[in-house]
Amino acid sequence: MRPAGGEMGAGDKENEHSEPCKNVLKTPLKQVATSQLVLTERQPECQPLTTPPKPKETPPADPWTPTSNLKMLISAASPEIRSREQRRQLSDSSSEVLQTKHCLQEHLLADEYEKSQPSRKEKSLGLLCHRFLARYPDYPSPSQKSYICLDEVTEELHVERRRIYDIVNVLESLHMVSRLARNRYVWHGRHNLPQTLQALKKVGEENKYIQQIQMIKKREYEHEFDPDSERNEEMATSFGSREQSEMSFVELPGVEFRAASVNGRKYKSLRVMSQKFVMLFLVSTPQIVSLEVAAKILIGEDQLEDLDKSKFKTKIRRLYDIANVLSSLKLIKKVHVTEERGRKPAFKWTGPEVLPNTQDRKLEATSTACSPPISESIPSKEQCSKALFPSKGKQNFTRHSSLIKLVKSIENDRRKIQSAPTSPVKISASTYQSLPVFPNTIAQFPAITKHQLEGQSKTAEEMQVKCALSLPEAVHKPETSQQPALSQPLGVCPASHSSVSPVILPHPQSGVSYAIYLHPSQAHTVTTYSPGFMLQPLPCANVTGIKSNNSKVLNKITTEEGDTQRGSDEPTKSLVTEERPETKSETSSQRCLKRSQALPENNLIKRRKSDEESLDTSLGESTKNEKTPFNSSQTNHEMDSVQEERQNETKTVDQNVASCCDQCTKENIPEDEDKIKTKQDISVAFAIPAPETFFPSGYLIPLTHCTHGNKAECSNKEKAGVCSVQHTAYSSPITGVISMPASELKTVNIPAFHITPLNIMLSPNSIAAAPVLSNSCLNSSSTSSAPNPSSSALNFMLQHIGLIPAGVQVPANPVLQHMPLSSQSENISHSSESTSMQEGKPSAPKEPHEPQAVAENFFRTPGGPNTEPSLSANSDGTQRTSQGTLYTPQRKLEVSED
DNA sequence: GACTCCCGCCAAGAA
DNA sequence: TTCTTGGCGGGAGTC
Repeated sequence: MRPAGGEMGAGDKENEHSEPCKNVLKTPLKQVATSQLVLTERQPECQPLTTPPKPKETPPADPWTPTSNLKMLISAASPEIRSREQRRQLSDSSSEVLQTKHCLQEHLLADEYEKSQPSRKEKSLGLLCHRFLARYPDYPSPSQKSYICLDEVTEELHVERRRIYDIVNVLESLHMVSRLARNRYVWHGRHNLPQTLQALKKVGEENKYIQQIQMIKKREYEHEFDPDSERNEEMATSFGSREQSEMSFVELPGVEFRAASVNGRKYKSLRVMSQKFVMLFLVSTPQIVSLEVAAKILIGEDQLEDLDKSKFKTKIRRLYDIANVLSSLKLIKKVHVTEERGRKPAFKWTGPEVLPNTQDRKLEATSTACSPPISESIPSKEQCSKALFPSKGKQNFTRHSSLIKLVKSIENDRRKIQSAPTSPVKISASTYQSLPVFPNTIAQFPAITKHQLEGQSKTAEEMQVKCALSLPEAVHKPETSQQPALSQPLGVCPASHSSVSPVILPHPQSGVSYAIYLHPSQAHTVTTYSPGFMLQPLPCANVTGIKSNNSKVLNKITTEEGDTQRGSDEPTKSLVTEERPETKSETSSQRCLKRSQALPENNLIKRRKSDEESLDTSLGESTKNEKTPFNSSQTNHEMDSVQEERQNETKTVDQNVASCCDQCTKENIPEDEDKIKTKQDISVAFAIPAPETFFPSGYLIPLTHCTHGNKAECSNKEKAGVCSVQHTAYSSPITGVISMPASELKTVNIPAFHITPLNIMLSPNSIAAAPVLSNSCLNSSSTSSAPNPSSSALNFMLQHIGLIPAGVQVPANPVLQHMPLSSQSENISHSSESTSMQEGKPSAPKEPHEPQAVAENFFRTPGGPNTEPSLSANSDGTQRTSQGTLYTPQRKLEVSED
């Protein structure tokens, strides 16, 4: 029931719809909380004065000047004052005395007004939103619809209509309200929020926002070395524009979107911007997004050519508007990210954790149970997805459909391969080669596949489990790892690489910590950069990083950075477990990496091709020894076992581990017995000379980002996965990516991944994994000469997707195999300016082909295969290219909450 | 001086 | 044609 203040205004045009308005609910508690404000707002009820629906009703006889505006406000604030003003105007006799008097009066009033008028802050959109929200319950009873009459609201809140639109638009983007008609909205509260967030996350992943973010970061990073790379940044920004420019408002099934201008200005609509903004948080890890990056991405989606400062400023303004509302909803929190270039405003996601896929079911259940009519019907995940793009979003789905076909074809290939006696290694290698290059695109496949699989799933929970895992992997050998995945932090590190020191870093948002294995010689570097860094010696060596569930220590570090972790939820997990008894041979790692989500921010890994030599040396025999079970067969197994996994949710962790082991052991290596051995072998095989590996600052290489929910599984996979170093000092502002010089990260042992589409991934996050995978894959496959059916399939896919031009084949180049993913990509593609610039090496401008170019740039190593200069790590952590370009660890990231 | 973001003009679009 | 929406950017307040 509406509060007294909620009575419909007499003059409200919408009163015609008075009936619904009567049902408007208010949250008593909230009202109390905001009692003052609310009360203040409700005064107008008794006042003759009501906020005119239209500005024109205001009586500005005078030109709109600050003074006149003030007068108006004053008069609006008090009928008496207004009367006085009127009288004064009427008695326009305007004698000097009178005028002086009036002036004094005005000044006095102005002073009073200013004093009474709290401050600009109190008029902020955020506060207004608070007041607005106070009117309605977070979770309105389904039986009682709450309607919102804009006229009424504007009247009661005593604000301009325009402001209400801003609020409503953002709320609409979250499906907290929906438009019924002119001036009329329905209040849904937060019932739909989980679904919406999930949907947004999904869409965000599909739109590769994380890639865009990373790309922008990368460009920024490059700028530090070469200001001329501005162009590249623009290009990077435009990357997503093509694909996403068409992105429309994301709808939820059952929630009809009736925005008046939905078909017109929707692309620039605040609600669409709001959704995109939210998506950035949902796909980022940590979930911190700077305004700058968000603006760039949003601009990029509009028009690249318009990327002028005014446009940028405008976007920033809008983002502030949105951020204020989101802040009021407690979905985000303003923070500041401090990096070398200064302190940047950013926002941190403080809303509910969104577990991709998994929540679908939960949400469905929830909505079914208590949901308002709107949320009631949440069909299957697929339906939901489709519903997301009812109109313009169709494109995405269209593309997906094609991808699905591709995936199927690929699966067929795998099956064939599986049945065939071909060496898995070979297959995987080729497959991986392609992956690194076009991780983004590929990432879509898994999602699709996943979709299909999900559709097959019978139980919702199973679905959830799977979704949570994000990458369904066949668990053939469950028992191998006894430890719960969660409790087991890391993948197995090859003993051979024991020399490598793992650095554990907290993963703020996910609550999962990352461990980076550094070469002892480099460990000091890390510590030097960030004292907060925690180095933990782990038996595993070459593994680039291991992701572990957070530890308090890690959390602490993160917290210090200002980036609070949610990880607290998983306190039990031991960081140090790092080393899993079970070896996670490459297989494990690969699996971890596979998870698209697992590697959220690895996308920008840069590597030098010059490392080949080192690789050859290091890999040498190891490569041969390495029997990465990367076959398609495994992939198939995974696919096939998806259901099984779902059923065995509780056993997921173990299974995952087992599966990893299984893969590894397919090589005839007994898991238990050979765990260590496997590790060693693998590590050796994949080991890449630290100096050669280069990671651009700002990018983390999480072992496995077991995104949302899959931590358990991830942990298993993490063993082999690359870790991102989340170094407080070096994280990038936006997503918290940590920038580190490759030298610090010495990567390496990244076991081969399964290229199963599923593994590849569902989220942009997966992209990060790609590079890592590629390495391992390459390594494993490098020695093999067997034909690679998967390779052809991938090429086909890539071509189909448009990542590579028709006729172009991603070669199973032995060299590439030894190369880091990024390097491979370069090999396939042309080196980009950025790359050359980074290295300080002048290179012929390479035309950035879209999207290939983007992809290339994205994963480009500091130097292309051809141009890569050799890097040498300095004691200080900086690296120097052969050309003399100095790479320094960058972006000290400090996140401070305001 | 940079950051925030309020404010309201005015055009697009709906009724 | 009227009225609702909301894009947009000036510029004031705040830091």
